[in-house]
Amino acid sequence: MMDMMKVKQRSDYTFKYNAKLGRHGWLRLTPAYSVKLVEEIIDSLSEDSLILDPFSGTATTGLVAAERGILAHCFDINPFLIWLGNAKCRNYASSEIKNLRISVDKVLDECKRLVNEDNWLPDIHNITRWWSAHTLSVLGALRRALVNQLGEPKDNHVSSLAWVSFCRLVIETSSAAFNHVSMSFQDEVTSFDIKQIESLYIDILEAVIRSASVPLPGFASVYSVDAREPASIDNIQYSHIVTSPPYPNRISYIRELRPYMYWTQFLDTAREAGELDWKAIGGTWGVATSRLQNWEPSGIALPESLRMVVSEILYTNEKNALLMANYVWKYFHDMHLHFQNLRPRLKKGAVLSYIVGNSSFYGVQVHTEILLEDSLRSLGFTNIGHKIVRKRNSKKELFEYCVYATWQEASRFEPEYFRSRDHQAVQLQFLLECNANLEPTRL
DNA sequence: TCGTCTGAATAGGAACAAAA
DNA sequence: TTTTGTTCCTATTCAGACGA
Repeated sequence: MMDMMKVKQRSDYTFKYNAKLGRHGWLRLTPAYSVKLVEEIIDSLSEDSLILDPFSGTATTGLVAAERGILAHCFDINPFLIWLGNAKCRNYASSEIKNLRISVDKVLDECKRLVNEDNWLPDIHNITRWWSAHTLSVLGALRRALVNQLGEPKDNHVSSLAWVSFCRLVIETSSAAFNHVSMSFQDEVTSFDIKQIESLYIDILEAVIRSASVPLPGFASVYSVDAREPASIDNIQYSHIVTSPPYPNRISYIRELRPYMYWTQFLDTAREAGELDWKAIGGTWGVATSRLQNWEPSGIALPESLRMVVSEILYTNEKNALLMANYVWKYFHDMHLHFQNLRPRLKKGAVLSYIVGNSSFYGVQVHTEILLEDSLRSLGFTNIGHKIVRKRNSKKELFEYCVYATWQEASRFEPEYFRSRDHQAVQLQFLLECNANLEPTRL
């Protein structure tokens, strides 16, 4: 057993390292995993590998594969991330980049004319906390000019570079402080005038164009697929899965993506944000939390170890114990469903690498790496194990792991498991005991 | 009153800097 | 060189606001 005390934090294994790496640094998404780690995994693969990343996010895996001349397919359910991922992984011809640069000059001319008009602004809650009224009028004009000259953001188009740059501009001119996880606001909102915004936008665009001009020898593409979805009969089979799924913690992807998504109109209302997060594994934003209260699992068989940890959380008797127990239960239920339906997409001998983090609720440790291994084992995977990647920058028991496994063939292995409805009985009993003001007894 | 939604307050380290 | 102080960085938690 590795001495956990000796495992260090590694900033080169976090998103921080990615910021300086060309296309990888275009937009920040805190939970993005390290380019370096993906490079280490992918560099050991042969060129005829076919990689799948079922949880694409900002398409780190796809882009590293494309940079290494390897073919990769990526899945995601978030339309903004699908668009962004495809923009990051596309090759751009120098002629179309030249034309785009000319179009952007026209955009900036038109922006000057539109700045005093009543332009559309996104319906972001408390928008003046994000941007001053003046900054908003310029951003609104720039957005409208971009739509007029280049059209709305769309897949596989050179104008994506102008829109990615606009997203960067939106964040850089905002008073949101992304220097800690929960994204707070500075006390004073800085106001930018049209000249400042113009020159900032050009600086960002030039940097984006520079990195987009570097050709990619490989090919990667992001598709709109739910990682839990069953594969269809004629689906492609992959030799490697390299991915980082959501972690079982209470962080929402939507939180940090909101400003980008509202401005690019991938999102129009707060309700939609909650709906989208409910679809995501581990979603917690808005309505997703409320739905979790009444969530009921499908009847799939789950590892016995999951019942243990869910029960432990439930029996802490904390105010939100039921919610947290359901949260953990649904997370691993969904990941199990993902592994189950992943199998037909795998070539014989396919190797899985999953970068995940553990978590804790009310002091109950949730050993993600062990729970996922149990799922994989019960589904007939072999060569299962994990290694520690780094110490995370929060509670002392939180680490990042690489869980690995191999798919040989369907085995007749019958694991010890529980059917979800058994747990419902446990939950029901717990509720009855709470209502009766009785001390719940441990099973 | 209850269901939703938002974002400030936190904890827990680690890295870095200054002082002894 | 060692100790002490400061700043920074997070894949969490929860109180308060709002509206039906």
